[in-house]
Amino acid sequence: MAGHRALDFDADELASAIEEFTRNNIRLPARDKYSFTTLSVLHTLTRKGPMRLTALTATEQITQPAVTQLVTRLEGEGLVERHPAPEDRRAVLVRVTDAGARIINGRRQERVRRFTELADQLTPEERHSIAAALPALTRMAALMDGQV
Amino acid sequence: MAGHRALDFDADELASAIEEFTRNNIRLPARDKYSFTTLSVLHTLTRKGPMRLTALTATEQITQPAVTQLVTRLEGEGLVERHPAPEDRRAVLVRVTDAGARIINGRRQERVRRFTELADQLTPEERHSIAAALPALTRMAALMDGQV
DNA sequence: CACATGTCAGATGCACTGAGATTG
DNA sequence: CCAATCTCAGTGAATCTGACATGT
Repeated sequence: MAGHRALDFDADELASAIEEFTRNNIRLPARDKYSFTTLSVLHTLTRKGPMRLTALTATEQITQPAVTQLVTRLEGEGLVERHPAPEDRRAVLVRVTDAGARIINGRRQERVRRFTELADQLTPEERHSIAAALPALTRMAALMDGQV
Repeated sequence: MAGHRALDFDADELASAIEEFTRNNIRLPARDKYSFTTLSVLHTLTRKGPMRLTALTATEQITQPAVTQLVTRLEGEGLVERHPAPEDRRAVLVRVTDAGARIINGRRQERVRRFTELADQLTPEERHSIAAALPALTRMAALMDGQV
């Protein structure tokens, strides 16, 4: 069924490549002492700013009590802070601290370094083709966000 | 530092796109009853054929006792089989069963379906640019395997 | 005897379910 | 009184560390 339109890419092939990246990317957290969920929460807070526990529950796919427990732990390690929500006294705003942001930025730099190393092993033509596809890939990733 | 060579792609940008794919991909296992590790083991066995527990330990980034326990569980569910290794009587070869392979193939089809849906929302030019970059991306993913 | 392979036993970190407290 | 937000308490599945049995 794949490739039935002339200029289209093979969805199967792209899925496989992404799968391979995912499987290799996922091994990075294992080196640190931080769990996947921990890193995902810090990442989300870094990108989107202070959030309520309820909002985190939605994005992280874990239950509310689990978020409470995780945030408490992260607060103890100085990676996030709890602040009262100005508009609703029931709610709490969770904010990433400088120490927490440093972890995310450090990992980001590590990933970029790895990708740069890989890029050096490609031919100029290969690098050029990836550069040309990057806007489309970025948009595709963004579209994926709403799909789930 | 990024983009200091004229025709190169921005490693930062690619890393971000991949990161987004990863974060969205990772939510799929959560729907099934299978954990990420379970699926990764089945995937590895499907791709590479029968393996020793030691080999699985290396690829899956968990300890040997954990592999023993996981394989025992999967064997109980009929997803893998243990066979004595012909050359070394200390060792065991783990093989994926038809039922186990069906799980992996089903998830693969699901991913392809999702990617096809996303592709339909792109312009023909975007799809073409991705098609042109696919060989390079596939090779890059393969290079990544040996990097860790 | 040293090494490799796999298993067993106890301890721990993480998430879940269900109940409760506080505010809107 | 009902709903939303967060916390608390107890339970369970998954992994880890360390010890052990077996075969090379």
